[in-house]
Amino acid sequence: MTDSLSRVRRVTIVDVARHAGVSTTAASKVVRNAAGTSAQMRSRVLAAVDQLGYRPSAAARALRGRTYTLGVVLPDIRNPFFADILDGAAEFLADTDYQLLTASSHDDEKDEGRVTEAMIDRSMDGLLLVAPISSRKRLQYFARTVPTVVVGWHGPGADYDIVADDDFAGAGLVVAHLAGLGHHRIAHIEHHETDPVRLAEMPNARRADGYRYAMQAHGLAEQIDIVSTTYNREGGYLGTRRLLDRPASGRPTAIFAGADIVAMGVLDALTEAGLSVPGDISVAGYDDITFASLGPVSLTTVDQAGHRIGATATRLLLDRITDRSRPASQVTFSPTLVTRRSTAPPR
Amino acid sequence: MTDSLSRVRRVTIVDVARHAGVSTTAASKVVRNAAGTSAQMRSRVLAAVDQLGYRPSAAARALRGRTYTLGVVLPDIRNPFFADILDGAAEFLADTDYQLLTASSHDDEKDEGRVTEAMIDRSMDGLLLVAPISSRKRLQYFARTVPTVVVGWHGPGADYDIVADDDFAGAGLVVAHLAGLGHHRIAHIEHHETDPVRLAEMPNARRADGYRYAMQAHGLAEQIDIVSTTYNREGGYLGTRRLLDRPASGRPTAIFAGADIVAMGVLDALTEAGLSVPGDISVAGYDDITFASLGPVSLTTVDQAGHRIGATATRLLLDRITDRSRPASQVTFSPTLVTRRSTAPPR
DNA sequence: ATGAAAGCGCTAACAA
DNA sequence: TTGTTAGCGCTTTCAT
Repeated sequence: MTDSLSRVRRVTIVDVARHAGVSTTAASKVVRNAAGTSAQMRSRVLAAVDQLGYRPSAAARALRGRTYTLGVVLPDIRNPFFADILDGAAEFLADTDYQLLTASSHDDEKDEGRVTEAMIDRSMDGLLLVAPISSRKRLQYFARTVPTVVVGWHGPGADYDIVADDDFAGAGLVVAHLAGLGHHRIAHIEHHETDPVRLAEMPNARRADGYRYAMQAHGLAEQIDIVSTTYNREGGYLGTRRLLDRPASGRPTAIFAGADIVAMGVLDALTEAGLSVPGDISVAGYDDITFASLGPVSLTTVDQAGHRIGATATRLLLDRITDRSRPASQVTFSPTLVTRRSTAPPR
Repeated sequence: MTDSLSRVRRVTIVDVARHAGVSTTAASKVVRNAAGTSAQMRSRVLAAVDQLGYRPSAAARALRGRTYTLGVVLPDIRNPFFADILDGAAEFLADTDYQLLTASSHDDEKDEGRVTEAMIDRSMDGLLLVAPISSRKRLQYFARTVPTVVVGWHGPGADYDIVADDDFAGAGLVVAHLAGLGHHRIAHIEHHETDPVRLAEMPNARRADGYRYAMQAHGLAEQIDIVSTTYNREGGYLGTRRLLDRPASGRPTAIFAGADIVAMGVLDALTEAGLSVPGDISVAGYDDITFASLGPVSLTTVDQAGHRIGATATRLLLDRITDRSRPASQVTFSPTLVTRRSTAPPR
């Protein structure tokens, strides 16, 4: 009796071998495109695979070889910049047997560790860690356990490749643009971070440094004005509230948020205060997330080329899976400025 | 010699058993919280687990039991509504051993099939299919292969549970709101779909039906005005262009987009045309994605309670994993209207 | 309550 | 080129 709920036993490589009249080894070789198979055997096995609808069990493979699965750990599914990275990675893998599986750390260091461990437990062939907040030591450990590429992070790394954007230069582009428009009082909203080691590793710190350097280069050293909050929408809102609470003469004429998601909070606060952009105040962000281009937003920002970052990181990861002892490389992309309507000369 | 790249052999349950001086069977039982273990044995095994840093291999488990992994297939990482669903699911699983792994189908039926198969190959204990576009037959097949819950889809299903929003009612809320403000010419932008079976299953079709019904109920049958495009930002843009190309007398005073992501495109087109919202035209969406609340956007929309949907779907999935023959249930949530500044009485 | 042994599906080492 | 065999780490009978 075979009712609608009866489980169908999965077709295994033994079934394929029997159906094709060859050994399981032979079938395995053909399936994996390994060397040492005759054309005749190939065609017979492939026919059996097709007829029986055979699909290899990743779990069984994991116990012996690879799983053809790459794990991506993201801090936050909601930040559309990360979606660009994922797209680039997925596109690069389109014609391979590899499958991308993603998990979110919800911007939490503990969760990030948990999730990464979970991926290792699940025999991922490689890991893509996007903007991680784990300590360098922890990253080292991950990288020694499984091939790893770190994306959007600036620490040195011997065991993993790094792909990142030149955040220092990107911040400079924004300051140059605003200064060129005639702004002097340009405030910067950055992520508050006290740990000195981490400070040098996170992209936000690089952006803040780039801002400082560029302000000096433009003769605006006196005007350097940094508000430290958190790198999310609420942080942008609160930071802006703080700026607006000052007497009018101390308010900036332009705000450079360290990330578009932060700029969203800036816009929330400005809208609430009844201020117009760019009429009353100019706003710039960083990342060029999808919503930056939205008609009513039209945010001037920095394009990090997330797509290219994702594709490059994936290429490096596959290389590293092939040859684990390959020396680690660090790829840095140059960002470009995207000028939109949220910035204009000051009143 | 142990250089920095030497692979450390993973601790196995055999190591744990030996270290604790018990059988592997016993160790396994303790690790799994299975019945039939003395308190003394428990403590010894758990101590060994702790000291050795043992973590079970999901791959090895998969060959015998479960993997404690749930797969989520989403059409599009970029739609923040899906992030709400993920959050709800992740929160529900927070104190369990289960891990959520996500993959995107990029709004493509072929990819959706590929990705879902890939998850089955990887021995997921259960599948959460969000707003799938695969045929019902295909979904049935998936559900018979692995415990499955379908989210945001309206077809009947014998083998899988369904959790969805009452899209028909939600659309009614929007029409009632706009009609209450005094609008008569209310246009609706929907997803173009010709397949009659699929038409009844997709949420967008329910919303279009709800729109039609509500327009009639408000005595506006003559004003029913539907533009068919695609359910993404570009679709919203193109649909709005079509509406704006009409002579002024034929233009709507309000546009109800079938999804917030579509409303984004509507706003793009209106901004480009130099029209103000809600001054010249009111706009409403559906989903209440994060960016709908953004200051410069402030979109009136329908809250689908993605968080609750995700949590409920996950609960049902765990139930189904425990008891596969449990009859399928269908849960429908009532949406609520979120009124913001993008809607106002017509001129 | 505890343990011995078989076996999940696959691949790699080895033999023919 | 092809096949035989062992074993990856775990859970599950089935004895004891």
